[in-house]
Formats: sequence, structure tokens, C-alpha cells
Amino acid sequence: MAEEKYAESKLYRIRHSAAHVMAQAVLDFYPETQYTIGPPVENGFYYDFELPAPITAEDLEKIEKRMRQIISGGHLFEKKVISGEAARQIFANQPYKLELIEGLEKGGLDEYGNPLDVKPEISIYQHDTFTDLCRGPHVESTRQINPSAFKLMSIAGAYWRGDENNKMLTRIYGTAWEKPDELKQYLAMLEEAKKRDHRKLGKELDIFLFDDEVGPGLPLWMPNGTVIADELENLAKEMEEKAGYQRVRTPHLTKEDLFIRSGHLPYYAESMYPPMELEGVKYYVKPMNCPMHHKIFGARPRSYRELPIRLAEYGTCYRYEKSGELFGLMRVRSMQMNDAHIYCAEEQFEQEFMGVIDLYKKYFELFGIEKFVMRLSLHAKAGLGKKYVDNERLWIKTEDMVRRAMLNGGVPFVEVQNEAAFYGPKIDVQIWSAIGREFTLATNQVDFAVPERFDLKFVNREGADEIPLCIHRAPLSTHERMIGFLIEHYAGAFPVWLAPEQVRVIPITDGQNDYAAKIASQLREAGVRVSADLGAERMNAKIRQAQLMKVPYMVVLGANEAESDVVSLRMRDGSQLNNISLAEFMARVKDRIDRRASEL
RNA sequence: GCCCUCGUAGCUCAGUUGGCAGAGCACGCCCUUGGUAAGGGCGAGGUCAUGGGUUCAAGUCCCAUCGAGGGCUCCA
Repeated sequence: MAEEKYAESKLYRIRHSAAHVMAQAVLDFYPETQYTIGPPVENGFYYDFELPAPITAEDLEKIEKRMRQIISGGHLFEKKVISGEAARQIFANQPYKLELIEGLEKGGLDEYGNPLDVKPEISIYQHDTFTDLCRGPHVESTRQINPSAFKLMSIAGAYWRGDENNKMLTRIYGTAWEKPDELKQYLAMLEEAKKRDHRKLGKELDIFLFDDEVGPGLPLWMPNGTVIADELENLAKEMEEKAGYQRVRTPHLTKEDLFIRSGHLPYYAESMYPPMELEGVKYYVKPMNCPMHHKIFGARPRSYRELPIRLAEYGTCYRYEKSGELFGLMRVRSMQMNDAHIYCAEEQFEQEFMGVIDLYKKYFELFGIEKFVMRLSLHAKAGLGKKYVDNERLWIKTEDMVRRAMLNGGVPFVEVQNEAAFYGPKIDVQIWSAIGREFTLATNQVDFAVPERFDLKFVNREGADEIPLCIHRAPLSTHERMIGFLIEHYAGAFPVWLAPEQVRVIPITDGQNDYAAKIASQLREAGVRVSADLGAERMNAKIRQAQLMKVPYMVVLGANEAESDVVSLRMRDGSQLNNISLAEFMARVKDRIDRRASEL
């Protein structure tokens, strides 16, 4: 919807036109270049080229400069609708364009190779010396691109048509705006985003660590990060207990047989660490917990009376993500999942599925997460038997069930093809990292492959065997991705209940060290995470340190406080509350913790 | 995995055309006893990611490996 609007906007035309101007500039410098596609995207545009030689960041400046020259020429963008034959002649030495023309002519494929509903006309856009196969739209003249409101941002590799079996092209990203101020604002926003990047804050706040000798994608949790993970785990246990879950524990390793039965080895093998072999038996570290939970469900005959059965575990899983896919805490190779599997009868499905959605909503409200999209991830016919379990009837049936449940529950969602799990459709909750990369945070999945593979069943009211449905869910994602996200969401300033250090006691002179130690130990007794800064620094420096570590409460103690047995409070936001009793302060802290409140 | 870029002290970064490895912060010791975001002095800290190569001489140039970053592909 919003996309349609963008495609009709002036900004879209400016960016699209800037892409053409950039392509012209690149061709001016490197005439042998083969050019492919160059669409507008969020915040800008890109163009993919096959260049005769790699280019560098300095080349971008050169290209930018040339672009400004072209812009100042005031060249008009002229559209012509032409025949396929004419197009082939114009682009005779541009193989990628020829492939695009063929797609347009034959199947009616768009520039990404996806089928189009209607066979499109073939059009070209021309300005100055540059002609591109293009459906538009563009601005009328190059002069409508503000030469001070665009910037070439980066060089990247990109596969032709997004297929890793194809050739790697060189992509140049640019950003373009109507006015120079908007560009300035956008660049400033990027700088701000970098400051809240969880990789930077994670280091500064001593939350986690990657060590070369441990390995890529294998985070070490520092004491501060462990506090956060533990608090999330407490939250999950509390909420899941209320929602009727039972906790289980399962090993990290399993024999090959289990993953053959589960279908992971046929469908998921490339994301699994290779097996270790002992006494002729292969063992795998688990990429998911489900097969073991299925075993627990299947451990004895089940009656409809005990359904739904909800088995929960913060399970540790290992997935071999390709090296280039790793991304701080957001994409790692070892992870602890807020996992659970719900086994239910078909008529219980909607209630159970929506129960999970309710859980999400509660969590998101608690964290104040507002920018997210629920995505119904569907299978793709072409992937059946390869990426997806080969049973189209059940795919369509379960996709309908999920769609209906969401519609009945009045929960907004979007539908996307070819994003399902191999065993069924799912609702993914999509979020964005500080630098704008999209991730699936939480997920709620249907599994219809379970019954076939694990022979799971329960005895129904009529005394007959019936196959349960299984819901896989992880509302709190994995510790890694959740904490990575929360670091950015809070910009490191965690609410009191999550803050690794909740209170720092700061004596004004070392004459108050004893009093400070006493106050700290009383707070600690009361279950508050507190430290006392008894070092030789001046109070100002100590406050600065505490501020930088984003400690929610600083208790500042001078001679006055010690004498009248009170405390003075400085909060992370800079506000103060002086000369209150320790009891009053403690009540405040305990209240924030107990309510998991966001305010200080 | 692929394309491009980058690896200098715990952290952030300087380091000229190849010519004796530097700063600030953090750390240790000393002085300072200061009322809400950095008081001062001294000191310690480096196989310049790792391994090869070119050169009289390599942090600097070349190759490989490992790791990180921006993308692509893939995903919680």
C-alpha cells in the first residue's frame, strides 16, 4: 500500500532518474561496462553493473562529480515505446538487457525474473547520451535532481537476479532527496543509528564478546549480558507458567537417526554443523529442539483429556550460518531459544495459536515495541519436495487455518510467499535493526509434518487414534537476537528490571565510604543489583562513569546524607531526588522491578 | 559461501614517498577530599591479526590464511 504511493511519488522519480544518471557517469568512465538494473529503493537507489575492473570508494567521488555535470546539463528524459526487435538492436552489446527484453517478450517477466500478470510494453528512456530499457517513471529533466541532495553511499556485490548461482555484479548504492537538508538529515540519522548499534553498545556496556579463538558467531556473555538473559528467562518462565506450559530439558546432541526422522537432515542439513562419529554412530548438535520435544510428547499414550500439551525449554541450539551471514548478536551460530511446542487437536488450533499471539502482544507491550510487522509466511509451489515438505494439500489447509485465526483475532498481518518453515506456514514478527536491516524476531509456526514422521497421536473422545497438530513458537526469539534487538531498542538504557546494574552508590569523599558500603549492602540484601564506587576519583568522574554505563539510579552520598541517614538520588535521565530515606528509595526500586516498569 | 573494504595497546584512533611504534581513555601507584557527566603527576602496557614473500630496511609493498565491516544469498 505504502509502496504503491512511494512508486508514484516525486522522490521515487528523482531516485530512479538519479540511478540513470549514475549509470551514464559509470559508462562515461568505463565504456565496456555492462549495465543491468537500477531501481529506486528505500532512501535511495542502486544500479548493478558488470564492470571491467573493481572500483573503489574514491571512484565514487569521481562518479558523483560527473553526475553533477550531467545534471547541470538539463537533459530531458524521453520515453519511447518500441518493439522487441528494435530493443534488441539498441542493446545488441548489452547481454543483460537482452535477457531482460527476452523476459518481457516471452513470459512477461519483470526485471527480477518474476512473472507479471500482464505482458508489458517495452519502453526505453533516453537522456543525454544514455539510453536504458526502462518502464519509468522519471523526472522531466536531469535538472530536477538536486545536485546537493544526493550522495553515492557504498559499493556492494549483488548476484544477477538475486540468485547465488548467477554472476556477482557490482552494485553502487546512492541516496537521493528533494532538498539538501533532507540529505543532511538522513546522513545524521545514520550517524545516530550507528551509536545505538548493538555491536558498539554491547562492547561499551560489557554485555557480550566475540573472541577469535572461540569462533565467529559464538558469543560469550559477559556478566552484564548474563543478567539480561536471566531476567528474560525469568519473564518467560513466569508468563509460560501462567499460560499452562510445562518445562522440559533436552540434550545438545542427538544421534543422526532423530534428525533423519524429523526431516532436518533432508531439508535443513546445510545449516547444521557436520556430525561427529563415535563407535560407528553419528551425532549432531541440535539446530532445533523440536524433535526432542516430540519424543517427550510421544513417550507414552496420550488422551485428548490432557491436550493441549505445551512443552517449553530455553534450548541451546547450533546452526552453521554461512560466514557472511553472521551479524553481531542478531545472527549467530549458537543460540538459546525461547522455545516451546504445543500439541493440540485440530479444533483447539485456533485458540492455541491465538494464545501465542496474545503472548507476543503482552511482551511487545511490556518492551514498548511498536515498529514491527506480523508476516504470514507461506510456502512456494516450486519448493515442494526441496525446501518444503511435499504435501500441497496440507500446506494449503494449514495456511488457511492460520489466515483464518489471524483474521478472526483481528490481528493485522501481511502475506509473503516462499518464507515458510520446511514443515509448515508461520507467523513471523519482523523487526529492524538500528542500521535498518530486517530480522525475524519472534515466530509462531504450524507443523503438519510431525504426525507422519514421529507417529504422534492421542486417543480422542471416540477412542480412536488422532494425530495432533504442533505449534512451534518463540515469542522472545533467541536470547541473542532478542538482546541484540533490545540493546538497540533501548539504546543501552535498559529499564530497571533488565539493567545489569540497577544502582550505583557514589560517595562524595572517601569520608562517606563506610556509609556508602553500608547502603550498598542493604540494597544488595534487598535483592537489588548494586555496586559502590569507592575509588579515588572525584564524584564528578564517578557520576560520568555511571552515566556512560547507563545505570538507572545513582545514589550520591555526602556528609549531609551520612549524618541524617538519608540518600540523594540522581537518575539516569539527570533528574534528582535529594534527601530521601533509604526505605523510600528501596520501595521505588522494588516497585519498578516488580512491575517491570519502563519508568525510572 | 560470494563481491568490495578493513585488522596498530583492553577501548577509540594517529603513524608522511618503506627508515628507531605514538596519543587520548581505561589500568597501577602517588598527590588531591571534591555536591551531580572527565582534578593533577608518574608508571606499566605492542611479535603492528597470523604465516610467507619483495627489500640493505616492512606497521607501510605483494600473496595466502584467520577475523571484522558494507552488501548479495540465506535465516531466530
